[in-house]
Amino acid sequence: MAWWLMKSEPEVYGIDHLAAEGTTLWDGIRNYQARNFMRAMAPGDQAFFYHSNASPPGIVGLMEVIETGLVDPSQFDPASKYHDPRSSRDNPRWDCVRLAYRGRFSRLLSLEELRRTYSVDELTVVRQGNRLSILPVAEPIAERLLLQLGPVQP
DNA sequence: GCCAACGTTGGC
DNA sequence: GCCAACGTTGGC
Repeated sequence: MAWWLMKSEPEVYGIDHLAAEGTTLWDGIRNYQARNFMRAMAPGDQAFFYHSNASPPGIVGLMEVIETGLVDPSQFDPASKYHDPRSSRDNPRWDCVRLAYRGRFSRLLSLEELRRTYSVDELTVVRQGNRLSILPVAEPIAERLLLQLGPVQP
């Protein structure tokens, strides 16, 4: 089982949305490196939900990967901001995964605190200017994060 | 609003 | 293939 960190803006899609929906399609990823990380996911993997462009930004909850290798439907939708005219049904460029809500942590673990606790090598989200919205988290780091955060509340 | 990081595009 | 211009993300 692998661990990940996935960013979303709470104004656009935050932990409250996921808590209400139960599961969600993590679509709209238009960065090849992030896409490739999704391709490396397997059902059962766990992902930290990170609120980006928030005040303060940081980890707020936990998710589980429940389905992988799905074609991202938004690439075919001309009305979507994620529409990609270079994609066709025969040759889709982007895919996505389905995630399930695991719960919120009792506190927010802010980027500022992450920076005080982890080096850039341990957790790349702390690197200045990091724009990748999906990042792998090494197992020992995931365990330390869980110790800092405590149990999730459903 | 500014800026750093960095991916993408297009001219050559 | 190189590189400048441009666009996007996201922290502050």
